[in-house]
Amino acid sequence: MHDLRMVRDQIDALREGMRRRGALKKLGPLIDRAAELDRNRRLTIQAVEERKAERNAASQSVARLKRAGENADDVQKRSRELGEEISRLDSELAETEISLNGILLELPNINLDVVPEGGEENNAIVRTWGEPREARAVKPHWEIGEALGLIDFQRGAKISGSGFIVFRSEGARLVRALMSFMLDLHTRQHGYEEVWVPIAVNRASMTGTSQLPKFEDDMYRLAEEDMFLIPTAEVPVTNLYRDEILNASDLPKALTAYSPCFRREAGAAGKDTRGLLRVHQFDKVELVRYAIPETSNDELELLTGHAEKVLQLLELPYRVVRLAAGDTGFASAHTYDLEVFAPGVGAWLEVSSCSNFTDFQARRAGIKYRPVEGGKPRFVHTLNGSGLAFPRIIAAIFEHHQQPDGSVVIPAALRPYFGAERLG
RNA sequence: GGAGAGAUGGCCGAGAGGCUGAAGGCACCGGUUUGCUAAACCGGCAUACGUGGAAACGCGUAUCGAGGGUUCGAAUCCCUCUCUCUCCGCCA
Repeated sequence: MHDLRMVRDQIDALREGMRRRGALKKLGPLIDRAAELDRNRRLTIQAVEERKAERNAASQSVARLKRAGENADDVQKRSRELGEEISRLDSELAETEISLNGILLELPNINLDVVPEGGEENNAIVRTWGEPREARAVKPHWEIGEALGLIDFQRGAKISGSGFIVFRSEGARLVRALMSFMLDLHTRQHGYEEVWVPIAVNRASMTGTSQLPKFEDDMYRLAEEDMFLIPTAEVPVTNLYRDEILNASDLPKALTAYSPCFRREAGAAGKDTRGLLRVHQFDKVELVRYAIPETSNDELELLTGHAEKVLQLLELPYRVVRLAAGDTGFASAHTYDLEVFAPGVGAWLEVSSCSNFTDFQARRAGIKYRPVEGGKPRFVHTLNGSGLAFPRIIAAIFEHHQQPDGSVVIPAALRPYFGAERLG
């Protein structure tokens, strides 16, 4: 969410930000409407507060008069009239603020200057690591998974539905190995605190990290409780400090969490439906950092490096892509996607999206810090990225580390966790 | 699920319609004193919005779990909800 002052004092910058995302046509009128609502809001506030001040003074004189044993009927009458005006103006104000807030919640973050404007076609490859293996004679991961008895797609669909899968035997063990491997790496080598969090969260949390109000249809909702299954551990982990003020000495704060993630993928029907590329439930180890504004750019590089380290240790070739403005997520100011090459499907698969949200989520979620002892609190900057998402990593391992005989070599770094050198 | 108790500033805790943005204590910050440390003493110490100001800061409004109500006036009375604790039941 943007500071209301953006609408007031920097409306051109706001408009420019939307233009760079290619969203000005759609959001420009909303911005104008917000500016108008802001003017109304301030006029109404002035009117209502004037009357409240007068009423407060009147109540004081009632108290004085009564103590002196004098008649206060006139003052009480005036005060009652003021009260009626106040409740009228208050509800007018509430309406204005609801509309205004509704618009603010719909405006995406403004991208940093390094981010190319425009859509996906302007995404820029920043660097690549490793050699993509030739696709010839490499089976896609779903064939390997089924041939080796590691993934059971049919029964996943039977017990839940399409897009739900079952890992079994060494496949299930591989999931568990990845979990421990990634968490150990980030806690022991990269300095993250491990957290274990709820995977069903309330509306306020979903709003804090910007999944709501815009993306309600993409999530599984528990109707009775009005709760949501998380699409990423970003939600509970970032909301850990919602409505709190941190000390400067707490920053940067680095948290990592394993969690299952749930996505309805509404509107993605027919896209990447085979295998592990797009499933409704998957596992992920998430990295979240809270930083002071001055260092958040560096923090993004650091966090991206931590996610990259996982791919390097898994010996999987990947590239780092700086997303163009129109392709960055709603809340993000700057995003690097990590894409791993999967020769079986012949595609670069997004396995992590590392983003600097600047103060956008922090303002929504009310996460502040005190720069100096006794100083005024400021909003923190929040960052996160997957480190990493399991299914596509598994797909990449199956395909990239596949041997001519159809077996799969487990990367050395994972062997202590997996307990064997190969699958099949 | 049933019965009861509770929610006040960073923390503890008073307050029971007006004199309370909120006593007192702790913590924290600044100062005085002091071989050092500690102690003692003095002072400071919430957030948001609006408004004036270059700024320091001033003024106004709101905030005692959340929302509604009663009243000229609510931390205080009433209603609803949320959360915490205790006991009972059920249960991995």
